[in-house]
Amino acid sequence: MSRQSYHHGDLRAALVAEALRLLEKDSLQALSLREVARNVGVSATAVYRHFPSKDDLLQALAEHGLGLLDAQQRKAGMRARGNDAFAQTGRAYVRFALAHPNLFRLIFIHTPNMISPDGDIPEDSPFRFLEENIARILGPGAHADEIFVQALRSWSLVHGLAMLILDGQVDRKTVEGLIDRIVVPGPMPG
Amino acid sequence: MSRQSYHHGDLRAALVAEALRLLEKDSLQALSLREVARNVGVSATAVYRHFPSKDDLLQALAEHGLGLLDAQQRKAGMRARGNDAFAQTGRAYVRFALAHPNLFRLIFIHTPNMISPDGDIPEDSPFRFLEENIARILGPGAHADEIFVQALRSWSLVHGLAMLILDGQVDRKTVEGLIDRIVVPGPMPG
DNA sequence: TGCTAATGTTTACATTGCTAACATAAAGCG
DNA sequence: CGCTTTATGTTAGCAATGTAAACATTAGCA
Repeated sequence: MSRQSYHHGDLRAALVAEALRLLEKDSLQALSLREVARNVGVSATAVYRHFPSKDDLLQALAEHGLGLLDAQQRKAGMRARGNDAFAQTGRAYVRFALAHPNLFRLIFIHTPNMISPDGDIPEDSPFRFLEENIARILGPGAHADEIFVQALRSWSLVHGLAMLILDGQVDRKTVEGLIDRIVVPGPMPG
Repeated sequence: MSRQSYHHGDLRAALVAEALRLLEKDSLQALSLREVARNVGVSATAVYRHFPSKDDLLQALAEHGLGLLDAQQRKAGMRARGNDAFAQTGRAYVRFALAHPNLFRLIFIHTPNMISPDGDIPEDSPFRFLEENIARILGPGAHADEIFVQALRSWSLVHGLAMLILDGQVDRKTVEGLIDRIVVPGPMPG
């Protein structure tokens, strides 16, 4: 399809791409349907042919982001063996959050996953990947229950750290050098 | 001051109270200046006599919330001794998040604390309280650096868990029974 | 070729945060 | 007391947003 034609060709993909681009520069609250449409060169309401509401566009972005995060964690895990590989995936999680703060936030606002010990977990989900890693570390004798708890604790740790940094609760520059010591626990009080 | 008078009496406090009330029912994004004003029975622009912008109102709410959180954590810490007291504060943190999800979120969006190992930390801040507890547990020989890392790790753990539950990433009912096992770490892989 | 469904456009509306101009009441002062 | 100043309200209006309704254009298939 040529430019300037009435029909766009692949508007849906263009909208997602432009929205992702905007998210790299500005916050989620600043992301407006109308601006996305404007930048793509289409009327505001054209968006509604591809997404029933703004929320559905955001959900598409979230899914895209979740795939990116999962890919980067798996890649990071490849670069080492055993426990160190596991730590690498944790670092990758935090690094992704710092590299794409708005997309990272979006993922968790617009992806109801509802993970539970006995529920189905999507194939390409970070939590699935995490549980597989924990299971390998704990060995074949580990109860599913124990795996779940350990996995959720690890997830909470990196997720909390990422969030606290993104929200400006801890000084980013300071903490960046400490990520390893925080993510890879030594002896723990309590 | 009687009702129906031109001047309200204590509009600022009334606005904060109504906004807090709305936050218990609806999300932060759904909170509008105009609705707060409407419910208080005052014109929308009256708000601007007390808060330069919506963001400043939100900041006032965040400060209120932070005080509440701090108080509940300290109270929880009183109910036990030693390591168990510490665990209680962690539980209180998560419980607060679950009890006041929108206020909890607001706190971290609108409170730039910028905590660092050598920076000043406000007196009534949860992190200050946390560091004091960690310092007590680690004993007098502990380096400030080590205290900071342990404190930040603990904070990340409870904060991440709270956030993951609030964002619907893990099934709430399931996890509520596991909070203790997650917050109080046993032996850890990695 | 012509019909139909898919895809865009223009208009319009209610809601929002916020500014500017004006109104009222409270506080201070002679 | 009366008068002025200042704090605190109000009304009107603006630009931006998400979205619904009605209309326009084109693609794809009979």
